[in-house]
Amino acid sequence: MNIENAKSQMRKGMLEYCVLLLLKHRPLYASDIIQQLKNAELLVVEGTLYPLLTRLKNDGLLHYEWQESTQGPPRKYYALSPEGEQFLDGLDSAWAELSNTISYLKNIKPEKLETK
Amino acid sequence: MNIENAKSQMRKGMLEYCVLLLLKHRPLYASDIIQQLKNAELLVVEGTLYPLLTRLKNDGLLHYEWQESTQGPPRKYYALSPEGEQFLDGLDSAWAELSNTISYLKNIKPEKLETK
DNA sequence: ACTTACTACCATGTATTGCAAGGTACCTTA
DNA sequence: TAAGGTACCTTGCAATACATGGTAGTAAGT
Repeated sequence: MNIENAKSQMRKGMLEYCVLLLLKHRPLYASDIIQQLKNAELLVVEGTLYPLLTRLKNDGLLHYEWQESTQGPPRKYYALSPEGEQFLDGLDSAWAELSNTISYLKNIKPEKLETK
Repeated sequence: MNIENAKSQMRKGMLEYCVLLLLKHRPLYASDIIQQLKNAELLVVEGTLYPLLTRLKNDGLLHYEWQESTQGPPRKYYALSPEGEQFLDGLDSAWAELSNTISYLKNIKPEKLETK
């Protein structure tokens, strides 16, 4: 048990949210996403991201378009589908709830813990 | 793919944090914990909590004492060990980081997404 | 005393997901 | 033609939430 593992576990489900948040504004391809998440201090590797993108696409939350690159091989640009936007709204709520829960638990005072 | 599953995935690793936050103030037994989490609108079932408590105990983050109950069978009251308190500090940092990350991603404006 | 209900404990199996490791194909450049 | 970089993807493993079911002690009703 170490703190790195705990952080990794905290990330579960959050990555999905983070990727959808990024794609809300404009289409991105995998390396873009990794770079943007890195800017947000969330380190993600390819082996994590590609299966995630494929899953989101198979669930109809994303779609993609091949696009030529001026340098290097063509890229898959992913974008939100209407279902994806709806799902993102749901995740926004879920995040808000979770955030409230933690905030509540962090601010519990001992005297509030009376047995019922 | 549904929103309930997503919420469940978001919870991964968070539950550990929530339980440690609760035990920070005073010892609790399983039903107490479930009740307190319910107050915080975080629904947890026995099948989730017991293995979690056992795991935290095996990792030396918690210890427990049997305590007689005025009604019903005796209870295991769990409390934080010194290592547990230290670990909780680490989780506090991890939560703060994650919270900042999401906050950052939520507030990205389209014009900030220039390609590098 | 016996049965029923309740409380508290625990174990097993499944699905999901993050990640390490490795692999393929295309483009550019020397 | 060879080498390096970029972008795509797959496989196998580990961790965890949860459904389900099981054990044991206590209390209460008949």
